Amino acid sequence: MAKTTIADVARLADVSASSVSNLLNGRSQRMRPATQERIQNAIEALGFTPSLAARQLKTGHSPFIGLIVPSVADPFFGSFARYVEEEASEKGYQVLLGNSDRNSNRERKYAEMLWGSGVRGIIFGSSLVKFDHLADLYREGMHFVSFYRSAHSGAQFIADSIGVDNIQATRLLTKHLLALDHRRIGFVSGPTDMICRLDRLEGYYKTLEEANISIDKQLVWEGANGDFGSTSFIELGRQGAHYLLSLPVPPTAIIAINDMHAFGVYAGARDLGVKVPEDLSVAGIDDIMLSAVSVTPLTTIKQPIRDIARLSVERLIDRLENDRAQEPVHLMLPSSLIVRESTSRYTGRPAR
Amino acid sequence: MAKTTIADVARLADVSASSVSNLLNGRSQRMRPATQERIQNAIEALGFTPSLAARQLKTGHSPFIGLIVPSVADPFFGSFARYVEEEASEKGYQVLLGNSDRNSNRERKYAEMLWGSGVRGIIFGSSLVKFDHLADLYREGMHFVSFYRSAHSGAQFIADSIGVDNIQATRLLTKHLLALDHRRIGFVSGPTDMICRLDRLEGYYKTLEEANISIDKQLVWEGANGDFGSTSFIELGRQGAHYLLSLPVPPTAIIAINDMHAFGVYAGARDLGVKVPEDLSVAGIDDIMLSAVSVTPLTTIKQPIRDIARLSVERLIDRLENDRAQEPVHLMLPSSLIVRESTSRYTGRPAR
DNA sequence: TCCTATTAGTGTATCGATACACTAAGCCTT
DNA sequence: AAGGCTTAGTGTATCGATACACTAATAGGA
Repeated sequence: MAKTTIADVARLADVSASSVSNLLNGRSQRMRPATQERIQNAIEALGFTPSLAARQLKTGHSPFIGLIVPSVADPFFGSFARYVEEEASEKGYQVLLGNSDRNSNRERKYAEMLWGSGVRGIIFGSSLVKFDHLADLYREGMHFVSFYRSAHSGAQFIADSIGVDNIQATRLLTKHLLALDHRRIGFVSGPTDMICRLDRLEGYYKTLEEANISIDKQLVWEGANGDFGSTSFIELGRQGAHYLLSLPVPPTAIIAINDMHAFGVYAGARDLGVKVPEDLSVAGIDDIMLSAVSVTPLTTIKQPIRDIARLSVERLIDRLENDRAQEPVHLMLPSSLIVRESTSRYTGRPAR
Repeated sequence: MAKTTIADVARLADVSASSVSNLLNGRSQRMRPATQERIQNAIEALGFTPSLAARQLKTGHSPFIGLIVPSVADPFFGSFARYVEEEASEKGYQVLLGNSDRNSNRERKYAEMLWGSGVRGIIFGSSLVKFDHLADLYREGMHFVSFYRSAHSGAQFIADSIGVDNIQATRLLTKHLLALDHRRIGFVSGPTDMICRLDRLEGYYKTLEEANISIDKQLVWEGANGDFGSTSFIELGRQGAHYLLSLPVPPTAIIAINDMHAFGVYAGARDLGVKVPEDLSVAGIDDIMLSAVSVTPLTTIKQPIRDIARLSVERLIDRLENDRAQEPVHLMLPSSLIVRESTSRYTGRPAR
């Protein structure tokens, strides 16, 4: 309960706090092995872990990095977050997570909170076209790395970026579809101001031009304006498919800005009785795990995950801020059966 | 660059640091509105944000909570993480993320790191049967909340838990399948020692017993032992389906321990030419977003997301630890086209 | 007018680790 | 034996915000 400090260790090992600190920070050249061992033993005996707050206060830096993604609920960013965390952890850093919903105000708010927490570096899982809302922090000394190129003319500063060539990505897809003789190729994305969307759209346009196919702007669905952040990619893809497939001359193939949009296009096509791939070819970008498997809408049990998350946080904060003398709480929320198409009546036919 | 401190604000507002602190912490009853305003203005003029390190050092607590999930790359835990972060953020807490791969050593290591960072509360996205590896930290004062019940006889301590009734969940599914006249119902899970798995299995067993169906242990696939953590749920589901569908008398329906496993069962069935739902009914638990949509294996562009994550972290840490005088780096990694079944040759048939 | 209460703040020690300048002791060299 | 060098540490101020005890100034009451 009472945390052990460097002074406790020093006392037990009969050295000064400075020496403990020196050992802790690898400045042990000037120290007899016997002393080192005494200190080491004392540390273990007391189960001492240095206070990062004190260390940070003195040194000015923390072992945290920020990670801001649109939403970690999106499988693509979930995977990204996982790998970032894994790498960071190996290098001794811990990851502070933030979901921005691609909203620049939220990005900024997060970045400022992180700055106040002593974080001096942030990885962005996606890049808004403009980074200017972060320029102040950049000037103060914050470091940024972004997924995808964040350079644009007139930017106040340029952050590091790492990603794939998005123009190339849609070029590959468009060529693939052209090679399959498709000539009316639609494009579905959300209404975003992400760099990657612009590049992907550009790759699509350029490749069509090179193939001497006139561009029909009708075939590009960019979503309705408004609260994009809270609409899921699947829903956007579905809306896009509804729109494109209802055109007088609908496309025979659709490129979705990413796999989640593509799944939404599936759903939209399904709604209208359009079969993939017989009647409509669909392609995405990302290769998230589920893209590799075939999925019939699944009969399942829905867990009230959002409520569980909320209650967990409330519970924890209550514990943190109040006494722990309370009895442990065990909540059971109702789950519900959702019957979809993956289950059907037994017909007597064997599975194999 | 040079951070502004509470003293700078105090100087500008011509008050003492104590007064600034008092305002900051809502102890402003005893303060003239005019003074409050002067301080407020000074704070804004200087763009002051209090150092959390200093605050934490003094108060002893940090505005961080830990979140440890098996893998945030799993869509279910991704969603969970998103909601946890959202809730926490609203309440002024930031979330430190850790992926445990269900390994108790990693859980412990994370929890200790978090303790050292001043974190006093952790939410677990899933519960190992035993929490004993965390008992030391619990004794020191760490708080735990876990998804699903974590109580078990002989546990050294009992944490709060929040989740659904897992026995009830599989009971619903089993009853659903029984109502569809299935009598050979398989069960697929990974080889884990999670509480939720035991409960789910129990619900399945009990419901079968109540229906007077003798239990065939062959129909329960619990995976091979070994490095479970690194095998994806989809892969486990696939292996389970291969095994169950190769039995002399295969099941006509399969309950998967969660939706990702269910998608793996789809893939396994597909491998063997078994059609869902005609030849095999499949049901899962969780209702992740993709469960609602129909998915033919998707032609897509694969992004080297893991490399990108790694390089991003390396880049950021390099920036943090070395000078920022270096030029910005913009890396472009190759992406690759993966042709699956969602695209096909144009036949002249209109989409609608 | 004197005494007490209230208002509106202030002064200072403190949290725990670290950086840096310092020193005591031993050894070597001339 | 004196001086210098090396080894093996130590002492102390410091990072920035906060808690708590303190006070100066004014107001109110008898």
